[in-house]
Amino acid sequence: MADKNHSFFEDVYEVVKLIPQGRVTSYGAIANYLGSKGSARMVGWAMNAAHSLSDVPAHRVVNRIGLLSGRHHFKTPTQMQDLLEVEGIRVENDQIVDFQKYFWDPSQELL
DNA sequence: CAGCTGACCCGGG
DNA sequence: ACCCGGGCCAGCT
Repeated sequence: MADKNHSFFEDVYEVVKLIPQGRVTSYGAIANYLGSKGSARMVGWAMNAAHSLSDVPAHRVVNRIGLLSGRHHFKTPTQMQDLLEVEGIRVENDQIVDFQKYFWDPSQELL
């Protein structure tokens, strides 16, 4: 990770790729894991750039309260919700049901 | 070239 | 308990 060949964006992608199916995490959790706690916004920006990469499941990244804040950036506004529901995660009114239950913290579970 | 914005988060009043 | 302001940093106007 200290490798300069890997940019902050690349590191974000690596973490997002490791999110298990049927689990979700938050922008802040990723930023915190990478050591840039205050750079949660950049994680969002990274997702925007990652949108072209099929390897990066951006739909598994939501904000700290489990709200689908980035749904408008997908091809269709319902794409993000659909993908999550396919993985067994219920979404009501752009809010993940039982968010804590599905939350996956990289610094906690990824060691 | 300078300033604003944003798929955010935390702490203070 | 709610509301507000500051910080973060790349990209765009």
